[in-house]
Amino acid sequence: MSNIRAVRGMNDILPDETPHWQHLEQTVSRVLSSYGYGEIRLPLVESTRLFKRSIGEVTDIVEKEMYSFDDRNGDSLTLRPEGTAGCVRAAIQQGLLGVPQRLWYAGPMFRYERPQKGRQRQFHQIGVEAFGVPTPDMDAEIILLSARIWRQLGLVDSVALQLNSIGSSSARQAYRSALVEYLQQREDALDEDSQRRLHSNPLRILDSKNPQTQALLDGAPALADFLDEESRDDFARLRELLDAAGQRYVVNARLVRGLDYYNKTVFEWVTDRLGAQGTVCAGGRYDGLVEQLGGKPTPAVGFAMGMERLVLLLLESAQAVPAGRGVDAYVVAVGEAAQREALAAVEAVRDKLGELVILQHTGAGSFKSQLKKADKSGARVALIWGEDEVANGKVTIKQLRDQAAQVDNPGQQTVPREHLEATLVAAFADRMG
RNA sequence: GUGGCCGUAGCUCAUCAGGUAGAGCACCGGAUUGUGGCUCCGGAGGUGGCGGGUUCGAGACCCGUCGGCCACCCCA
Repeated sequence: MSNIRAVRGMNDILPDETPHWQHLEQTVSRVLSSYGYGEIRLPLVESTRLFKRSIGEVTDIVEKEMYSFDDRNGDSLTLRPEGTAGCVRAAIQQGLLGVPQRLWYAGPMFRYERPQKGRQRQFHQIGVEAFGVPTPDMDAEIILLSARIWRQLGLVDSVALQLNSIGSSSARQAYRSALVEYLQQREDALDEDSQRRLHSNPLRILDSKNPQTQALLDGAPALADFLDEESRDDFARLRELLDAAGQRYVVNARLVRGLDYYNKTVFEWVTDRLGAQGTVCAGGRYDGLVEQLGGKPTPAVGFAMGMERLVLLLLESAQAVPAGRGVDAYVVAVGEAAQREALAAVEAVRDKLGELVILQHTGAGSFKSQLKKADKSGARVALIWGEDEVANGKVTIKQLRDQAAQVDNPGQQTVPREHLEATLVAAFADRMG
């Protein structure tokens, strides 16, 4: 087709699916405000420099996945590939960091990757960031907060928490050397990708999917043995807090994160129900980032969840989302005079009974075809204006759903127009707040 | 960037040793002059992703290209 299509990896979210999105967004935002987090709305576009500095120059995201372009001033701008950098930038710029600060944001992110299940080029995240608290009770807070979200969504049985500590950056550097040394001696046993990572990002070899590589890692030095004392203590404390709160988790010693700014605690919520992209939510501590971006040293923890993946998981887990209200009434009006009457009358009804969902028939259509549409719409009643009604100043209310009513009587009543509101109030007594 | 599978009506799919396409659903109309759901009848809708090649003839075979899905990589 030569028609214009959506850009690859940038998907439309259709009315069929938006109820799931809304349910997800509403649930998350409700939980977040109950923990005192405030929403912040951030630009989709930031200076390219911001992402290079925060995410790390040699990460895949920065090297090959960013949508970057020069604006008319010649400044290099980038569609945000993740949210933390922009949030930190805003927090610094707007002077939000004098006191502990709890923030969240939602919106699209952009990464130039090959689309697959649970991964597109424009995807949506909800990010949560807590600034100014160095102690692991804050790590515990955001983990427990995320767990609460899964519970409210009915997803507890679909996800599992993985936890690790990657320590301070100096501890990590020491470990990196040890790991590289160990692996270099066995380089020919490594898969091709891992050989490459040996030079670019050796820690990522730890979560390689290659079984041979994983076997090789069994004998490798362990990250845990290289942790600095503070990281070790904080991690122990975090586990204590989670245990006390009854939060289950598994320590995954090979869990590392792709972005450079993380330190100490890292965690992921994973599922086995989404194919290859099993991470549904991930985050960790990033104590150095604020300072690195020009702010006063400020510890921070945060995470982001992938909305597309969570929506998939809701569908996969057959988690019912609250049904929409549906159509209450469908207005059938035949002829110009009737249409004029109906339009005005229904506007008056909306003034009084604003919560009713009323579908007005528009366009042409015989009596019969209009009723057919009324039925298809799922409306409970049809409001009918025909010649007779117009002539007598009346309107017919016809029941379309109530089977019992239709057995004993025609299932419809014709009332004076000024009784329409009262009749509707009675008919929808069960649905009116 | 790499690999596998796929690309026929709005949707889900079929057909075929290669002889210029069909079903179900949806849509429109009729069977009832003002009454839907069920049923019946009829209708509209496809340059078979696009381009090239083989052939008397291709949606079916070959090549290319674009697109989709899944996986690798990477990540939420």
